[in-house]
Amino acid sequence: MDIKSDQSLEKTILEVAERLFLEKGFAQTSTTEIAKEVGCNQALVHYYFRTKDNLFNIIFEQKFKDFFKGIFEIRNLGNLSFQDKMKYIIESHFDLLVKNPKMPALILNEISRQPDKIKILREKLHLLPEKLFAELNEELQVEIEKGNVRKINLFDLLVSMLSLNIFLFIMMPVLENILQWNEAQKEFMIAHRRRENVDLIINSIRP
Amino acid sequence: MDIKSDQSLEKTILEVAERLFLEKGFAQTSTTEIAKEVGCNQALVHYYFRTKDNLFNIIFEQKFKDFFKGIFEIRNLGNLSFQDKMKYIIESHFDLLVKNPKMPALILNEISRQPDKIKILREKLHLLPEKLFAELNEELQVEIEKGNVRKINLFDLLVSMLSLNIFLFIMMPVLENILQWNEAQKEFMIAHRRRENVDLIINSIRP
DNA sequence: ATTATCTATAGATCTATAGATAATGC
DNA sequence: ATTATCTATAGATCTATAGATAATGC
Repeated sequence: MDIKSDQSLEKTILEVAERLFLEKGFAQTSTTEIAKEVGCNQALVHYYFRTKDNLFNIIFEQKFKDFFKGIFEIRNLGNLSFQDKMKYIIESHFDLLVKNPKMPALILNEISRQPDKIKILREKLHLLPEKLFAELNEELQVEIEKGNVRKINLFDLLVSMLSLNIFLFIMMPVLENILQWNEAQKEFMIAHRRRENVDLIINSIRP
Repeated sequence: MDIKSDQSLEKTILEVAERLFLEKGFAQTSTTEIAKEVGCNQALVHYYFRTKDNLFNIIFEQKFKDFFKGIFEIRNLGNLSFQDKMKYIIESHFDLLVKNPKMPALILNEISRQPDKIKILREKLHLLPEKLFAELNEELQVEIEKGNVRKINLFDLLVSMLSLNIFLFIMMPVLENILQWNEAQKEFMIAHRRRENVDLIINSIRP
């Protein structure tokens, strides 16, 4: 009963379920627990969403789309240098993670639960970024020839970016706990690593 | 009954349990399933190990110690340059992951299951590496003053190393599935990223 | 005799549904 | 009348244990 009671229970169930699924994953969250936190009985969760699987999928697909939308919308970086484009992309990706800090863990979790589902996600994924990749790669080759950037591979660079950005958020619960950080220290570290990840990549591609 | 039957069932249970816990985590592995794969009845798992929790802890603590032992044993890098020391540490850490590719996911899983247990792990952790860190940091400061390395922070450098190395292995099931890699492609990518992670770090610290 | 292994089962979940009752919209 | 909410319960796990039986070590 922790939610304001002027909205529909259906919506409250969605909100509570989203929070619990993100916190603990699919298997560790029961419809009984969702109902308890909502303040209704467990049958109601099934009345609105039929199955736990269905409830999860509704939430997951929505979050998944939102999660990638930002990155896919990157366009028109026309007049920036290659370095500044990379900086912008790294920061955009990082900011997406700040807004959805628990999504990487949830996605990894979901993938190990239902490997087949990846094929569907995959289709949704490679719609837009291929064009961005091609453009960026073309420009990178020019910069390498000009001698402005050392000889590197764009795919490798993007894997490195993903590693640096995502791993911070996967590690965050561990760091919070092991190093006993409070909220301020956590925010400081996030802001710090945002700069650091950019610096590392940008410095590493110097000729 | 997939295991040669000339060894004790107790040992077979340990082996099967280790494999299943690493594959699917604690919650997703039942003692019923362990018994089925061993080819004995489920009561026997409890006869030897009493509780599922106990069985898991025996396996986890052993794996955990082995997992960090390698890194903690790094010593006597005396006559190498700072760059070569970093290279050696990155590669050692990477090789540890090659030998234990599923450990990062398991540790993360375990931490979210039992956050309190981290305090115990923490104690086991900061025994040895503090000395290595201090030595390396001293040397780094000298190199920075000499102008051989750009001004950076050792802690940040190590976080970057951990991110680059560990995230590859956390992502591996995803990449295998999404990009449909076979064993050879997977090994190629692992060898490739081993070099790439070193290159990225070493190139990024140039003055 | 002791240890290993099995059968059977209690007790705790958990998901999903059937069927009763309360609330709401015409 | 229809929709929302509740109670109750079936059926599927799963963990852990009690008690019977088989195997092994003196």
